Amino acid sequence: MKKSEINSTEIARLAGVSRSTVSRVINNYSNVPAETRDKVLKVIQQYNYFPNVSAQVLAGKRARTIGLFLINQGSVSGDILTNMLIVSVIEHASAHGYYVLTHIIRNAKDTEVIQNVREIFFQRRIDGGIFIGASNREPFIEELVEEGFVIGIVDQELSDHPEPNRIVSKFNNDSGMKQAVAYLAGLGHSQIGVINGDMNRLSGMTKYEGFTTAMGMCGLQVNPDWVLDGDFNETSGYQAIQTLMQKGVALPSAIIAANDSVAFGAIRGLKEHGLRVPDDISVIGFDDHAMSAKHHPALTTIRVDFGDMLKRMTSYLITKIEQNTPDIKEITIDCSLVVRDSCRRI
Amino acid sequence: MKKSEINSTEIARLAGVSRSTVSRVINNYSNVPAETRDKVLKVIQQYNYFPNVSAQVLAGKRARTIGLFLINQGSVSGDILTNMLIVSVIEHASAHGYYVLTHIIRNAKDTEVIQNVREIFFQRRIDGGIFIGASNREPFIEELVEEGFVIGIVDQELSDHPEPNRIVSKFNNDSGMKQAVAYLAGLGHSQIGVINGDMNRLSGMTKYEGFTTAMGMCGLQVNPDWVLDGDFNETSGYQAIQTLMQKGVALPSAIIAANDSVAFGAIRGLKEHGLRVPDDISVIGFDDHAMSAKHHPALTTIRVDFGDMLKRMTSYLITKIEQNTPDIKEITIDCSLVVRDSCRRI
DNA sequence: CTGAAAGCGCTTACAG
DNA sequence: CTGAAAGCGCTTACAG
Repeated sequence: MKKSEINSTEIARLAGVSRSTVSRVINNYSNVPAETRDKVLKVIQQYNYFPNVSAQVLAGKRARTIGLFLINQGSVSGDILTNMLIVSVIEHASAHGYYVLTHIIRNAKDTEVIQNVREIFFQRRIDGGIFIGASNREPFIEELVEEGFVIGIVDQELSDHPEPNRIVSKFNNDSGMKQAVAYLAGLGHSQIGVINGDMNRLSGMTKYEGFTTAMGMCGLQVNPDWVLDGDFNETSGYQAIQTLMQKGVALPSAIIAANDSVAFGAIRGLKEHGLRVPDDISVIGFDDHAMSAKHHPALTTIRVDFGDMLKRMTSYLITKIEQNTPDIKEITIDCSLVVRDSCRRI
Repeated sequence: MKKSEINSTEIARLAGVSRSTVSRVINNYSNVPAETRDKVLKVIQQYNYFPNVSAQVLAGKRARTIGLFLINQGSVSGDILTNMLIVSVIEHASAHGYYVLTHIIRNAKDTEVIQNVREIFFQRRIDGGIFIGASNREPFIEELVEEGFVIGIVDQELSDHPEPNRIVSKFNNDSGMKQAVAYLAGLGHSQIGVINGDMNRLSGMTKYEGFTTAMGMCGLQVNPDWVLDGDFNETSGYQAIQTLMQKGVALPSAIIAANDSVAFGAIRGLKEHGLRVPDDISVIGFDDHAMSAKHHPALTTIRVDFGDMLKRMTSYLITKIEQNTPDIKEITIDCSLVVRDSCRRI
């Protein structure tokens, strides 16, 4: 048995009906009598026939494929979180009968790379796409939205004039930062530093803003010496500590990192300088990365449910593709403190 | 500017040529004068035109998409290795101008799941597919090979009668096990146990066979009490230790685990029983998982280059798709010992 | 060098 | 309830 080249004409002939009827059976038209349907179905199964998807799409059906675009400058392959995101989208799309074309964008500024992404949409390979890791209001994504494609963007918020083909999701970083600061304040910390994420991304900005707001609400001063740059990667946490040490200033008693990877890097840096966590300095992360519980010390962090976010994002995207509803979709997910061993009372 | 509905007829009209010529330009036919080409290209760019991929495929072009099928009973989302595999395939496919449709198979025995996989091929969504994690000679994959689809299978070997549309890859587990046993023997171990992987998979079988062979070559006895069942997952390593302890027999001085996840589980189990690694018992893994260097103790293991394997698999697959060469492709990759801290001299 | 035309395998008004 | 026919947007022999 070789690659079956069977098509609807053949099925029609074998079942003694017209191609129209075969198509009606495949597409579950109601006006096909059970008897005819069964007859056709039997032939379809017997000959292992599946309609050619290109022909279906060309004739007006959907591709039933969504694009998943991961934007990341280098850490894509090493991150367990990335894997969770991919798997989450694939499995939820699959549950809706959709397939996922995953694409990795190493450099969102490279015009060739951008052109390639646009091609995927314009070629009609996909019915819509989800972007993860993009800078806030990334221009090429904005263009795709303007073109009318159905686009889901993680870590983004709606503008004043939201388009119905844009779906957006974010975490309540404000709430997360408030919890982190409140917890540290409760432990007696007043000298709290922060290692920021990528400030071009919404979560980078909102986490920092949340931090300053929360500090204010707890009546604490933000010491500029303790506000350190970072980019959400482990290395940047390590670097931030190097920078802090080189300043030769007094150290904070606690540090909040923009995410757990940054926290890992920071702890590594602190250890190298002979500082113990949490004995000498407390560290709190953000995300509750899969590694955080296994880390030494186990990392206190703000848990965030990426799986749930992507699940909802995927569902909304597919609903939007299929029904093209005019309603505006914005997903906001709360986050919550997980206390482990990386902070101490002073 | 809304979703551009421009097509080749429109481009032809705007450029003052026929659709044939537009198509020739797009497909780089040599018989188009530079002047005509430039004229057409200009219009194409100006109007942001990309040919509809469904129409192209229907007219005989390739979909330029490969399927990536991950078979796994539960550990897909939690494994950093899985992510590396996915990313490796995507990036190498991308380098060849191909896209990747990733699909997760939780249960390879579920007929509905299998039907869904077959559909992906028969619908002509993909030009070929790569399977990772399949049982040896998984029937539904064998069928797809018989149907003539271009299929790459990881952790599999060629049969006596190899089909030209089958590409197969494996690690030299024999060599790996020899290195592991030789290293332990060199440290003075003679009482060596093993925790097996999934014996339905080729690597499960060959690792165990390699172990017994290597033991024989070092003049060591395989003690059946120390041959433990596992399935490549962390939990199975933990369980194996429970089982071993319940036997109430003498313990081996060293254990070789079918992979690093199993080793992690085993070490966790040993710790719970108050045994220290490597002080009380040595453990050696297989794979050099991304976590192994960071583990406590840092895991001595057999390194295996999955990235290289998938890169080559992806390249071969695409070459095979494009040229349909009759040559047989089998990839075998060697592996090598990485000494860290989980084994001690006795 | 280039255009007209057939054909890829479907779906879906249209007509009966 | 069902078939004949048009049409989706391309590619590619074919003819000139």
